[in-house]
Amino acid sequence: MNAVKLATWNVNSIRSRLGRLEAWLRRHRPDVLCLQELKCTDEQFPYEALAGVGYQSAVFGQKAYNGVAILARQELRDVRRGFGDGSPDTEARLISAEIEGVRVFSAYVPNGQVVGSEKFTYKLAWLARLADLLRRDFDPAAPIVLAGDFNVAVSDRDVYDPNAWAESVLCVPEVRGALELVRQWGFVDVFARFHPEGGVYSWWDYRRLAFPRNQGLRLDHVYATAAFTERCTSAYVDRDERKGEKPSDHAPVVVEWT
DNA sequence: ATGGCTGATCGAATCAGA
Repeated sequence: MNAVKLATWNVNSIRSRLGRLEAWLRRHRPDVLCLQELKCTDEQFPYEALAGVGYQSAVFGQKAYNGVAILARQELRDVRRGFGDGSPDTEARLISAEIEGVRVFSAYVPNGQVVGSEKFTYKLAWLARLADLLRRDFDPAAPIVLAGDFNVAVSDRDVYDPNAWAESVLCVPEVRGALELVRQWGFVDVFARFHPEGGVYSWWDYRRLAFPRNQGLRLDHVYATAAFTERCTSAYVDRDERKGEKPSDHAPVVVEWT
């Protein structure tokens, strides 16, 4: 796979966002787009509309909440929905496919709601389960990309007001540590490498005029194994997609490599 | 008073997001 443009975008309902999604694909023409928070079942997914823009779709949906997909201009092979580790996938948050020899994951990590809650425990367990999956089924020497909404701000540089968010489920040491164990399996945070100074965000609250004030967090990440990282030429957030009528609260994160 | 929006499920009010 040469000269690849890959993006990840939490669309916050693909049915509400379809017009924007089609227009974005026409403008940017990524080779691969990882989507999260589809909020639709497999049956409700707009396969035909996206095929009309030139993309095949691998989808793992569910009713009302969650849902992930991978869109690609090339063939999606060996699609795997969920963890495939013998335990049931009660929430549709992980899908992967092989595209031109690269294993690509789209992940939607649970938010966790409140530190110490049942959902918070589920978030930590979900990240541990992801690390287990990587160790069991994959080789860090292979070309692998893990992209998605991780619901973790890795560093204080990824938060507009670190003190205000320090105790939140997005920032507490337990979640940062749980994601760090996934990364340590063999990934590089590609975006962070291009923006070491921080202050670049991918999510802004719908409330409190957070976007015009640039009160955001970087929650959407692209991780790549070492073989890949050396080939990366750019990484950026498409802030324009957060503007205008009915945006998602997340903007697409785009990574390119040669 | 720690809110303020948006979407899904519904057919009003609640859950969830981050």
